[in-house]
Amino acid sequence: MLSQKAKYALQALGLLTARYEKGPVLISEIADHKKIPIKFLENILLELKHADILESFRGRTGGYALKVAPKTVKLSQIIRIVNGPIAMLSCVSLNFYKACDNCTEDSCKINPVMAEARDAVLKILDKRTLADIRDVDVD
Amino acid sequence: MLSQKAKYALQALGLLTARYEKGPVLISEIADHKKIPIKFLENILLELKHADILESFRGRTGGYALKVAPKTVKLSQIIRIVNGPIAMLSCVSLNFYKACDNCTEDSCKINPVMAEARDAVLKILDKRTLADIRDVDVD
DNA sequence: ATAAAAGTCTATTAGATGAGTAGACAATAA
DNA sequence: TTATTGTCTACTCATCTAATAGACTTTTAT
Repeated sequence: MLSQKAKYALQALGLLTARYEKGPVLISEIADHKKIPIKFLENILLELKHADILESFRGRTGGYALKVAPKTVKLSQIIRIVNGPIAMLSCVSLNFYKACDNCTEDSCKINPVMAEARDAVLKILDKRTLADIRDVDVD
Repeated sequence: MLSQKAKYALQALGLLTARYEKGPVLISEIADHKKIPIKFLENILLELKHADILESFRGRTGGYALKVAPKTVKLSQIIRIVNGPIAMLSCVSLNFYKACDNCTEDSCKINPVMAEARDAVLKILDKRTLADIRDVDVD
C-alpha cells in the first residue's frame, strides 16, 4: 500500500498540474485545498523539489510550481521518490535492488513471478503521467 | 514491498508443495532448510492453517502439510493472508476496501489509475499458484 | 500408563518506520 | 526594512514488524 505521504504527494501534484504555467502556488493553498497538514506537506514538496520535479520561489510572490511539463513526469517516478520501490521484492527491484539475505535456493521460483508482477505494474505506471491525474480546472 | 513474513510464508509453501501428498513436514525441518527463525515460522504456519491452506498433525509423527492441491491455491490468496491488501490504495482494494479519509475531490483521478495497476498485478498473481513456486525435488 | 515429541496459543519485547510537529534560518518583494 | 514565503534539521509519538518466551494440548511409541 502507498504511504499517506505518497497519497498527499499525488494529490498535491494533481493540483500543481492544473496550475502548470500559471505561476507558483502557495504551500498553504495546497494544504487547504487538499486537507494536508501544512508542515508535512512542506517536507513532501521539498523532497519533490530536490528530485527536480518541482521548482520553488521564495518571498512575497513565492510558492511551488511544476518544473517540467506534466506529460514528461511518469507516475512510477513520483512513487519511487516518495514511497520507494515499486517491486514486491527488493531482489526484483529495478531502482532499489538488494539481494535477499536468506535466499538459500539456487533456483528461486518466487523471483520470476514477482518480476512479472513488477513489469505488469510498471506497464501502467510508466505510461501514466501527471497529465493523467490533473485536477479538473475550476476557472 | 512484501514483508519478511510474506517471504517466509512463500518459501515455506514452496517446500510444502514439493512434499505434497508425501506426509507432514516438521516445522523444524522447514525452518532449517529455509533459514527461518522457528518460532516466527510457527506463527506463520498457524496462520496459514487457520486460513485453511495448511493442515497439521500433532504428536510424534506430526508436522504440516498442504490441505489442498497446489494448483488450487493462488499466490494472490497467500499474499492477502500474510501481507494484506494487494492494491496500492485501500479505496481500490477488492478484499480490504476502505474509503480515503481526506479525499476531497469529487472526481478523483488517482483512483482509476491505481485500479488499473491493481488489475495488472492480479492478472499475474491470480493465474499463478503454489504449483508455480514449488521447490525443485531433490529425491 | 507415561514420557517424549510435536503443534497451539497468548503475550511480550526491541527496533524500525510512518506521520506529523517545532522552530530557527534564508531569501525576496513591496 | 519588514512581512512573507520557502528551507532545513531535528524531534516526538504511535504503530507496525520481526522475533522470542513459555505454558499448554495432543498424540504416538514404548
